[in-house]
Amino acid sequence: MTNKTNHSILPVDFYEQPTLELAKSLLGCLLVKKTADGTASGFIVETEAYMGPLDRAAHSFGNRRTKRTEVMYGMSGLIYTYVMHTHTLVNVVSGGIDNPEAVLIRAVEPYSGLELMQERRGIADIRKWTDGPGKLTKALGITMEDYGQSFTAPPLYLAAGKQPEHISSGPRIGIDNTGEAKDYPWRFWVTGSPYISRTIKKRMMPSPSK
DNA sequence: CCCGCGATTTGCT
DNA sequence: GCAAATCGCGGGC
Repeated sequence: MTNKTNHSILPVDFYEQPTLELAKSLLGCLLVKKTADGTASGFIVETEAYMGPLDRAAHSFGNRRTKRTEVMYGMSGLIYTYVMHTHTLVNVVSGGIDNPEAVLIRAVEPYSGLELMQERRGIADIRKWTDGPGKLTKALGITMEDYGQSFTAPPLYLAAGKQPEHISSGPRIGIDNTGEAKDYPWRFWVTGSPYISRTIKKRMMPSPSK
């Protein structure tokens, strides 16, 4: 019953660092969601940075301002949820007021509320519960109702976790634009974690004879 | 294990 | 009407 570890909620100034730094700092932090069914949480093991108006892959590219992207123009530390096909994705607003940057949470390592997560996911393999941005929101119970709230207070909040031993970086996933930023290493993950969304793809493979 | 395809919500052209 | 910051399934190797 007692929770031995101190997982205190991260203060608002935690979010007031450059977005690329924040994307790395978020690794190891504990993402917690409280619902009527119970509480579930996991340590963040993979993130991606979206660098605002100049980033072709960002929803806020060119300062596009719509009902959906509005929260990105607000203060750092707000929750930006977004629906992709049948899945909800969750981001941490960054960059400060009127600087619409964000960090996508791509994968977490299940920590508490394991039974609840398994029930929500419906599969046995714990490695597949939260190893993708759409999967972790389902496992934790994150929905569009969290849009515009703050990560500094329940029901959805971030708390201090554990320090990753080593961080890796690489190109973002699922981005197929021709912008100059497409190859920038703006994806970050905990090196060696079995819970990241995709294993590192070898890119130096000799092309098959053709 | 790796690849390709369809599902389905949202907002913009 | 179309494309998208994805997922799960089925088939081939």
